[in-house]
Amino acid sequence: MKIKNDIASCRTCIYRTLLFGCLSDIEYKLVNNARKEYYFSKGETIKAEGLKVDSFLYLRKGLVKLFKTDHTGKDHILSINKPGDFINLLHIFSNETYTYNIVAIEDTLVCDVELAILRHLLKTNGDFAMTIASSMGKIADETIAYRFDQAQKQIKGRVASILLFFSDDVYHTTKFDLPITRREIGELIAMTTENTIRTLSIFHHDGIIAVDGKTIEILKYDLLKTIRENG
Amino acid sequence: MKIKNDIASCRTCIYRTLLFGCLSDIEYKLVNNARKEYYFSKGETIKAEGLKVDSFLYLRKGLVKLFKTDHTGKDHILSINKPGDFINLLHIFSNETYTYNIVAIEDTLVCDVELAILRHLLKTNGDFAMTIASSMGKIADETIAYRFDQAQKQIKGRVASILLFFSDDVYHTTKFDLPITRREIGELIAMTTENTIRTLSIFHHDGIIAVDGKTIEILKYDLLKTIRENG
DNA sequence: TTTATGGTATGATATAAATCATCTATCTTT
DNA sequence: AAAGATAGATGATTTATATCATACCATAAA
Repeated sequence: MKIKNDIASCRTCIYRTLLFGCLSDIEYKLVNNARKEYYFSKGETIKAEGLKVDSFLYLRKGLVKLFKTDHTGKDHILSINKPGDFINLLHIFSNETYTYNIVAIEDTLVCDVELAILRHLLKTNGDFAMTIASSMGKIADETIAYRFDQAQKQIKGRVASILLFFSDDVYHTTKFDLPITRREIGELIAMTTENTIRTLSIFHHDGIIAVDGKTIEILKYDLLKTIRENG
Repeated sequence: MKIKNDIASCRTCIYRTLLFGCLSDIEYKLVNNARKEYYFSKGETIKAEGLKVDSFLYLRKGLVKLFKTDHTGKDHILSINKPGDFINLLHIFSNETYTYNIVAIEDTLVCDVELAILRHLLKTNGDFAMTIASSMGKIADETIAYRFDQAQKQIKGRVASILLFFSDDVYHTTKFDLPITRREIGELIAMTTENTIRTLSIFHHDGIIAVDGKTIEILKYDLLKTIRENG
C-alpha cells in the first residue's frame, strides 16, 4: 500500500458528483482535506475483518473483492467491486468493525474519507443525507437482487452471469483476462472449484467462449445471455 | 383492510423510540398527523408489486411476508417481518415503486407514515438522518447475512433455521403454530415443497420436533441449533 | 536442481435434491 | 351431498452437484 501524497482536488473525478455533487464549496473542502488516496497492489489487503470502520472508501481504479471465511476455513466472496463503487457505504453508519475482508484483485486506487466528516455532513446537509439514503437503498437493492437471483439458478446460469458481469460491467469488451482464479469464481457463486472449471470447459467445448488460461473471449454472447436467464 | 380512525398518539408505542426518539415535539406531531394505522386480515395484500412507494411502513402487530413471482410463475419469499420491523425502510428513498408484494400472514396492524414527512425530517434533522442511515445499514446487514448464510446450508440446516426463527424471534416459545404452509417454507428457503415436508417428517421421526398439523413443538432445541449451524 | 505448492483439468463415484407419481385429508364451492 | 381445489405426505426415479482421485503444468522455495 502506498499513500499518494500529491493528491489533486477530486473536482475532476468522474465519480465525485455521484455522492458529493450537493456539497457547498466549504463542505467540499472539508471532504477534500479529510481525504487520502491509497494505491494497493494486486493481492494486498485493504481492510481485514475486525478492523475499526473509520473511513468511507470508494474505488477509483482497479478491482476489489469482499469476502468472509466460514468456520470450516472456506472463503466466500460477497461481491466484486469496480471503479465508482462505494465499497463500504452500506456498513459505515451501522458497524463498528469490518465484518468482511477487502482485498485488491487488481492494482487499485482507493479514495478514503474520514468517517467523522461524512457523519458531520450527513447531520448538517439535508440534501447530502437524502443522497446517502438513496445510495444505500440502491446498493442494498442490487446486492439483495443479485443474491436472490443467483439462488434460483444452477451452475451454468451462475457461471454465465459472472462472465457477463466481467464483460458488461467491468471490462466493457467481450475479450478480457479473468482477474480471479476458478476457485474464486466458485467462492463467488457458491459452487465447488471442480464444477466451476468443468462448466467453463463445457462452455469452451460448446464454442460459447474461447479460453486460453485466464483469457476469456465470449464468442456467443446472446447464447450466454440466454443461459444466464434460463439456467 | 380497515383504517383505525381513533388512533392514539404513538408516544405509548414500544417501537417509537427505535426511529423517532430523536424528534422534537413539533416534529413528532408532524409524524403523528401524517400517520395512519391499518388493520389487515390474514391473507390480505398490503402492497402489490408496481404500486407507488409513498409511505413508510412499520409493523406493530402480526406478521407479513415479502415476496416476488418469477418468470415461471413461482413465488419466492424475500423475508418474513415481525412486529417492530421497518418493512420497507431499505427501499423508500431509492425506489419509486414496490419491487415486491407485501401480504399479511397473520392479522396485522401496520403504521403508515407519509413519505413526504420522512423525507422532510431526513433533510432537516441531522440526528434523525443518522438514525435512518444506521437503521438501513442494520437491515441490509441482516438481510445479506441471512441470504449468505442460507446459501451455504443444505435443506436440513435451512429448515432448522426457519423453525428457530419462529421459535426464537417471532413467538418466543418452543411450541407454536406455523403461520405459513409447507409450500411457503419452501419458497422461503429455496427448496421444493416435497423436500420441505420430508425434512419436517425426518425431524419428527427423529424426535427433534412434535408435529400436529400446523402446530410445532421443538423437543430437542440444542440439537436443532446444531443442525442449523452444521447442516 | 529438486521439491513443494497452487492452479487447471478431467474421470468415477456418491450424495443431495428435484421431479414425477400417487394417496389421503381437509376445505370450498356449487 | 358431490365435485374440485389445496395441503400434507411418501415412494420411486432422475438429475445436479459434491466428493474423491489423479494428472499436468507453472512457479516458488529449498
